[in-house]
Amino acid sequence: MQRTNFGELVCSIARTLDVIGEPWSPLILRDVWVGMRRFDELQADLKISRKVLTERLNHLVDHGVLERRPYDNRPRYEYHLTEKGTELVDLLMVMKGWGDKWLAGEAGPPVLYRHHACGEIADVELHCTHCDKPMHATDVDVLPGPALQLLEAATDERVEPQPGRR
Amino acid sequence: MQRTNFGELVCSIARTLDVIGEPWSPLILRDVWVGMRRFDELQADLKISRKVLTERLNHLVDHGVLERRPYDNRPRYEYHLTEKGTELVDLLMVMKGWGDKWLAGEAGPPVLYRHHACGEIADVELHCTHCDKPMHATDVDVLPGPALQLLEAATDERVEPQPGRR
DNA sequence: AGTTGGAGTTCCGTAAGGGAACCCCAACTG
DNA sequence: CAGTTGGGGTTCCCTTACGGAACTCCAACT
Repeated sequence: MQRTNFGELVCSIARTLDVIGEPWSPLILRDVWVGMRRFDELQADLKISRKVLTERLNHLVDHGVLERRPYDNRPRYEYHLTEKGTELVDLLMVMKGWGDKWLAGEAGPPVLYRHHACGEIADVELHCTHCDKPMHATDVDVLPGPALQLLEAATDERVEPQPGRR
Repeated sequence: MQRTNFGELVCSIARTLDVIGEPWSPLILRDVWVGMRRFDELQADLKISRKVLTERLNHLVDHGVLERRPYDNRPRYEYHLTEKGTELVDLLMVMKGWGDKWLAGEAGPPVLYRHHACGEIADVELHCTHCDKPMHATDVDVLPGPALQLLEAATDERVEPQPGRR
């Protein structure tokens, strides 16, 4: 087996990593989010190898996170976030918060978010979609969901036929 | 320059990636979070190369995300999340939500979260730390923060000495 | 006709991941 | 007390992927 394919694991984290887990992908997303849309612009900002930038952009376009839009009648393209990609930015915002808290040091945060709804500088916090209260790692039980239950049922069937095993 | 070091960029996203951006790291974190603590257990679950697992565990320990605890009087260790690591799990929870929504397909989510506070199956959503309303990619302006302002001031000083440039 | 500029491609050298075998050492086992 | 077991790594080799720099393509200026 060559380099592992996270996309095939039955795990939403692994599948998400399959889309943006490769080196540079989150930073490309960040740049596109804040308005850098063109190949050379991205390349100059990130100082990424052009080869890898090409690969990453294609990958992100293939997965529906970015969309390629012509911006001229000659073959020139801009990259824009799709809805799927825009929702991925949630992830970046959480990374930003964690990095600010644990890694920024004396100098403080490199960037700030101003929330349109209240006009204040703020960060994101995770809340429960059901009761709206904060919801973090230690506030939940992790239970098998439908996809895992299906898998387990399939496994049981294959195990059933040989009883007498204890 | 060899492989790029994200940690040196003035960007909390890049710095966070420096800690958990390498392949496998988020999945290792996930496993430790749900209670897998030992080398062989992680290796068997992830089918990761032992070499890389060693490297990743050391990296995560070095960065204070995991802590290595002896669990026997012979040299045996378990890996536990630190507070810093526990807060990183926020990221995994957001990934899980995105993966569930955009990649899970027919079979539905592999796992579910039950929120202790309300007892219900739920997911996370991002809210503003200031006004508590939802806060996503399109709800904010991104502004330069203290660390970037420092950088800009330093750059200006270096540019000032040659006026006449317009 | 010649240059420019955006958007890639190609090529090469090095570094990182995969796999499997090997090692160390404290505790059991007979 | 020699031999086995098992957790937790190391070592080695091979292949793939990244970094960097040069090259290509092609539509528009000049």
